[in-house]
Amino acid sequence: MVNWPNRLLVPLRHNDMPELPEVETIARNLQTVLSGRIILAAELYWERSLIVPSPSQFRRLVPSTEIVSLSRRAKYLDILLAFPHSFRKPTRHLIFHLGMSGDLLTVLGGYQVGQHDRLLLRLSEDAILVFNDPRKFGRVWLIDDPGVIFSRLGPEPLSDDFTPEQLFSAFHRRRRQLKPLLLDQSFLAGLGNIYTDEALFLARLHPLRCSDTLTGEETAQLHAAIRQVLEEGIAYHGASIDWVYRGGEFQNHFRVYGRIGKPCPRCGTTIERTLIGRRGTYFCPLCQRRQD
DNA sequence: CTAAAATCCTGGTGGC
DNA sequence: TGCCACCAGGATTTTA
Repeated sequence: MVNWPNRLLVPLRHNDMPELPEVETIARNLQTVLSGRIILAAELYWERSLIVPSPSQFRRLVPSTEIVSLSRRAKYLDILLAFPHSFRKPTRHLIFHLGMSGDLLTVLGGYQVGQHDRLLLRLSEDAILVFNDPRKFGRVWLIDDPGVIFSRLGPEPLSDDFTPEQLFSAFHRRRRQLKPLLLDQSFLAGLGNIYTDEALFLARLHPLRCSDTLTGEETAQLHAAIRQVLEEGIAYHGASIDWVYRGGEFQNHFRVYGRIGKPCPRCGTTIERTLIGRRGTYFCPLCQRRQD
């Protein structure tokens, strides 16, 4: 038997604003720790985190289920549960969206419930899964069919469905500014504020550029840039910013995000920040000149 | 169709 | 030092 450290099974904490790479990191870390464990009890400390079913149904349904596997779709964490004693429905999905400040951590042994803990699952072998979410934007579902949530989402950026041709066609079916469009989860699923700015910088495109003016060449570069920044993010185990300690390293490799007043890594021009929608947007005014 | 605004939240920040 | 208005930010909903 492994001699676990006293508290944390997964010592990593993750970042604010979990985007695709951060959720991917969480899914990979939790997979080995949680798979095969039985959920013994659910403790809900902020009922509005739970979208469906009702809190009482949730507390009744979850105990005795087994955690089969974890996966990620866009920014959602999908935990497959098996109901060993159910004849009608052998599996269900426990789905988390971490919102802006949500985090999942696992603890072994005694645990003092924290100020921002919203949901706590007691697991077999004295393990605990904690959903901590200071800003309460995170959401939890327990549902039979995850398609209810996932069917609204656009393509997965790292999947084969996402191609330069598909992106070009989608860009030209609409007439929208690039940044809000890339943040639209029904257009492309998984990008958030950080990775959108980083991808637009790599592709040398202005965030307000109108989508239907992109050439095939520009679209191909943006497609490659999106994949590159997401893959980098995953390789660095996500990004860690703000006041909470987290485990990722990608924040040390941002090219523009949060780098207002600092030199562009490509041309040395001072990075600027502007507001688009309600999002802080960082870009290089020289590399990313408007061209429409 | 697109877009802007409002909504939900709290910890951090800046002004005084 | 304390108080407080203000703000970020993902996704959804409402309004234009």
